Amino acid sequence: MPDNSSSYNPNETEEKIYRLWEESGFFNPDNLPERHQKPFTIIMPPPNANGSLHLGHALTTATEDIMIRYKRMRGFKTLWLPGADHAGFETQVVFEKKLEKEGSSRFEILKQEGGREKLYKMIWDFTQTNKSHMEDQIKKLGASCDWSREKFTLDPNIIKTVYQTFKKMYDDGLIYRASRIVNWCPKHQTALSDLEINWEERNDKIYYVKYFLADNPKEFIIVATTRPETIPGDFAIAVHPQNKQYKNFIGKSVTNPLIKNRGKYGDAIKVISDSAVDKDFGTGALKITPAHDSVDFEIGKNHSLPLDYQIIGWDGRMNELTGELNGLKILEARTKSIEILEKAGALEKIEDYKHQVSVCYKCKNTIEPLPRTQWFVKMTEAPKSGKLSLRDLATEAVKSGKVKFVSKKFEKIFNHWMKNIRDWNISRQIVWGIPIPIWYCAKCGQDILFIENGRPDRCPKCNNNSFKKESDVFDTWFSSGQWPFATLQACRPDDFKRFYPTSIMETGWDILFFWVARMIMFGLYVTGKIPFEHVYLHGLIRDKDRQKMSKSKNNAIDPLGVIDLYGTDALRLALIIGNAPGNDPIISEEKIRGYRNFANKIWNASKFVMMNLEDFAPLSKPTLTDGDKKILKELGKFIKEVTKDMENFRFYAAGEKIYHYFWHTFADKIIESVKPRLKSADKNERLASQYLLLEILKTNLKLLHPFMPFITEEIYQKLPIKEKKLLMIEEWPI
RNA sequence: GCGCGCUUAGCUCAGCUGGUUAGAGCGUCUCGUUUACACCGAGAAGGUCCGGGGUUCGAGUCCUCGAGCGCGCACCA
Repeated sequence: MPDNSSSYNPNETEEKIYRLWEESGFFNPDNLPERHQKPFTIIMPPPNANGSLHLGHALTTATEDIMIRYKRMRGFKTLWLPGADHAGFETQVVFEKKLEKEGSSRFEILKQEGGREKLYKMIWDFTQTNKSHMEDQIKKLGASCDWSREKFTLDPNIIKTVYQTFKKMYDDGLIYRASRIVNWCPKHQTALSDLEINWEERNDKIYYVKYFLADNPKEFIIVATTRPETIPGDFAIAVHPQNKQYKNFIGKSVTNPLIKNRGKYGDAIKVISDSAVDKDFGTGALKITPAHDSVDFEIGKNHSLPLDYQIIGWDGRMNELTGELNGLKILEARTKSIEILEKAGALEKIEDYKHQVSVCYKCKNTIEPLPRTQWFVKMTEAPKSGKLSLRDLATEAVKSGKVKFVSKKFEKIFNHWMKNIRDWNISRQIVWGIPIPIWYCAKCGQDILFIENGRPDRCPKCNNNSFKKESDVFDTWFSSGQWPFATLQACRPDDFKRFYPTSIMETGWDILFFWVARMIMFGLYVTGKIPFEHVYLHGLIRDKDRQKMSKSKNNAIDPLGVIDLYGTDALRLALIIGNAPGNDPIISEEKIRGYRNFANKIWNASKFVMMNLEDFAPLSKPTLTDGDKKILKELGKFIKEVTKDMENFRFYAAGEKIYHYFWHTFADKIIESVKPRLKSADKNERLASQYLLLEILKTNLKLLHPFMPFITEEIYQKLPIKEKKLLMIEEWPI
């Protein structure tokens, strides 16, 4: 070693080493030497281009880089394809927060002339800046990915693929447009998929409301409801067919206790019977407000009730159909409606009630179920061209073992979710995303799928030539679900053929349904092949108190901060060791510091070896003692164990074994035992011990390289070995 | 309601198909200025493997019941 400092300084070496790797060109599989033939591919989960990287990204990067570096050393043609995600809704939410801080809002900008385009451009610029920061951060983490193949989810050729898929599905009958009750977030003013809502337990009230018979106001039926403000939208009271108490009411009409004169819709609320009603819940009678509840919508459909009588606006306020409630926010309207009911003598009682309420997963505001015409994907019906539905394609692939989950528990969770899956709403009422390529005939309303530039010529139905473009964009997961084949098809001509199906999809378990499940469905549906052979799901990083790390909780460890303090290698090891796949790891600064100490140990032990190697120039292999042979034999055994762990995705175990061997066997025992021999007068004795030290050090650097790429490469480059390559492409020592 | 998982040393976790005195890191304690390293070395203490029952020659590991904790899915007003 050139310097005599007693501690390793990662900051000096990491940048230099990364440049060395990049310049070698070996991140690109096309440049790898002859021995690298069999492909090994990982498509990097593209980080959202709306912020900076957190420890979760560092974990993703470390895990995937370990796999890639290991396989590269084992002679595979390794492709690790990086990317960035425009992350539709998420990015728009982040950007809107930024606008709010600046005293503006999305709605402010959309009001302006050309506002939509202007907002899109602002978010575009925002993501491009973030994207380039993120690339630098991924490099700092040591990722040996092929930057020449990097993709962005809004690249034109990615969008092209997404449109082709949409067309295929449309023609295949998997895409339909329908009015349904959707999960509407009044703050963000967009519909959300079932996955984008959370359920929160709330302590609310349940109100028992009397509905009086129209022709006999002395008699009434009592309904328990948590949402009295929706009464103006009631069109029926449903009771179970076997309900005894209200049997005689069926077929009769009751009056709306909150509002009169609904115009053409009439004021009648009919008492109907429907088996969807739970006869043991509440009073056994359910008020039916078709436009504001999905159960009611279904019952309403079956009984031919008006489905579109919407009394709450997109902004979450009561509209003009609600009389005195008009203009009020939901909760205000609830209070007001109770006052009115009370005055009218229609309120029986109020009880405390604990229940689950759906909220927007981003802003936590209560989701408003509202009817809206949206584009959906059929999940459980087979396409015209095939036998299996998207759901069945995916579950079959998993069941048959074509797609393997590294952690079996996720396979169970996957199957359970698939069993209950419903059609997927892919329409989003936001600007940031890929536009849904549909035009509507201005005359007859026919929807026309058109994926070229420009617009359709003529309406195929009525021959009219003026159109209105669909303003909704795709759910971002509709495009990212196609990521493995979309990226490879958008690279070099042969890439798809060479690298698809990919080897492993490695990502956090929190996006198992959002992303992994969809990729399996899309992959099989579009290409006929699985998108990846293995699914490796890592856990979500927690702090010491088991809290999920987040900026808002102020408990997040900034990866760049700890890299500056302790080095990337130390961070990577801290993220990997003690972290079995699927468990949520707890990361503390102390842990990272511990592995910084290890890096220092490696540095000093290596320094010691090299200090004693200055006169090492054996003409032939020195004669080894029995003790030496035993040590080398054990080393061989150790290599086998580590390799087995690597093959079985037990990186936490492999890392720990190497740590332990290097420190407590090599440094503490072997080096110590060899010290006197290094000073021996017997030349062979000296050569033998030098040989031993160099062999073990070399081997350890190789085994450690996937985990701690920087320090191992730095030391390897200093070793007095002839024909030396980059450690990155050396052979794994087995 | 349906489903999944966890419970092993003070803390964070390993323990793969059941097999010798149950492991690691951090922390704690004692000793040590031996020139690779104090971001160190030598050594030590510390566990009824959540509880009951069962299968077995043998169980932390398999089965079963229970307790506690966590999580996912779900249109009970």
